[in-house]
Amino acid sequence: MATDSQVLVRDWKPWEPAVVHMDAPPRERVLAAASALFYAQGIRATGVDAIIERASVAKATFYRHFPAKEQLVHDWLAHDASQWLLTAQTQVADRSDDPVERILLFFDWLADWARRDHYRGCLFNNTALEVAELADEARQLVIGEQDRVAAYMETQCRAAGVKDAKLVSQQLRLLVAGAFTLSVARQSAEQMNLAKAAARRLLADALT
Amino acid sequence: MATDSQVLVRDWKPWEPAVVHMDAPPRERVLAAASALFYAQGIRATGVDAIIERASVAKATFYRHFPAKEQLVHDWLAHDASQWLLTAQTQVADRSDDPVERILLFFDWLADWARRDHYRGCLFNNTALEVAELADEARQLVIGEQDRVAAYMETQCRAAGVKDAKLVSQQLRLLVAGAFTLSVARQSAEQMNLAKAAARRLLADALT
DNA sequence: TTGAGGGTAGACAGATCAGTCTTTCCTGAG
DNA sequence: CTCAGGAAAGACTGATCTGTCTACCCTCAA
Repeated sequence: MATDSQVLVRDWKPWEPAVVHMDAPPRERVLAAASALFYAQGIRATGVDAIIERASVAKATFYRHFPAKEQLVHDWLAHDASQWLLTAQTQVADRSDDPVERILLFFDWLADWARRDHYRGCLFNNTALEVAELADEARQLVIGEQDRVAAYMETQCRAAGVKDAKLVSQQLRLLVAGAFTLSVARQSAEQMNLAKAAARRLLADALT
Repeated sequence: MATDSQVLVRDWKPWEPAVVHMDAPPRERVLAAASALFYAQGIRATGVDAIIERASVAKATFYRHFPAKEQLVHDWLAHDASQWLLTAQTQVADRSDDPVERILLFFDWLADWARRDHYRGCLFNNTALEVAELADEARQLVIGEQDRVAAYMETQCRAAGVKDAKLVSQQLRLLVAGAFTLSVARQSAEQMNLAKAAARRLLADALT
């Protein structure tokens, strides 16, 4: 199962909305449908009716697995957590062993994503920005995702021998988040390349 | 009138939701009410009924001035455009004449903002991230606002003698956007200070 | 065979939403 | 004074939303 999920992670891309396999159990069909709709339209804009229709699930079944829509949002965040990040890490690691180069390739990977149609940025940050009254547990999942990005950067920084790896990795995360945000309205990969250039400067600085 | 608006700008702070003056004309009351509610709750979460109640305006009056809610969103973005940015620029300019120091003070100003209760980040980016089907004109207003931040940074960079002022200012904007985004879920000013440190590094680099 | 449990299909309730319309009031121009 | 028009108050429509409930089907285990 560990290897299976590895294979899946290697192939999964965030711009290909999760396919809803009709033979999968209802709960997973709901999560897959919600994942696609929440990301594409936002949470408030996605009705339960649309989810159950896409999942081919009866309403009673939906509410048997998720006592309320809020629970689905929570489980979705927990379920999709780091899917994109694991994919990015895996694909970047396939292309280079050098930690600095991996960080730069990470921004290239984001640029590939941002170039796609219907690019909508980071689903975690979007959720925190959209839902003002987000439950504390869900907010912690968002923060956890942000921290996972920083942790990845920190791992690479340490491998590269960066001094102040903690500080630099948090600054790299700022660039990632900023590029995520700006790219949505602009619908281009330009900001990812700018972030990459800024990351290169910060890394060069921290390596001398 | 120019001086009046100057005075207003100097005093206005984004964490103090626009007061709805009951003697103001209905259209302005609606815009002030919408400004507070849209920012605090998001656009989809704010109903027309809530807006007209806060604005003390009749429903027919609302629809006389705004043929649809979408028009109100557009006029709100156009109306509030750069209010916070003008305020920040003015208050930063009051504290220092040095362009580099102004950029750093700009991040301090953002940190003051982020420390407030109910901090919700940048209303322009939030709108673009929340409303997936945002009208093109409104999307242009968001992009225009993003560009105004970069333009401010570029002005300061040029005054400081930064080489590649255009590039550096866009990277500074990335830090601003990233700090805006990350700060919402985390509800702290930490990211603003990290962005400030990163900005200091990028500027030091570009000045040697 | 029987019965429990999970599934489907869809009606239904109650709330809320955007937007229309009617009625009444008030003010300011002629 | 008159009357046109902006505004207030609120009923109303039709759509949509979350969540409940009923009725029926199927499967699997006792």
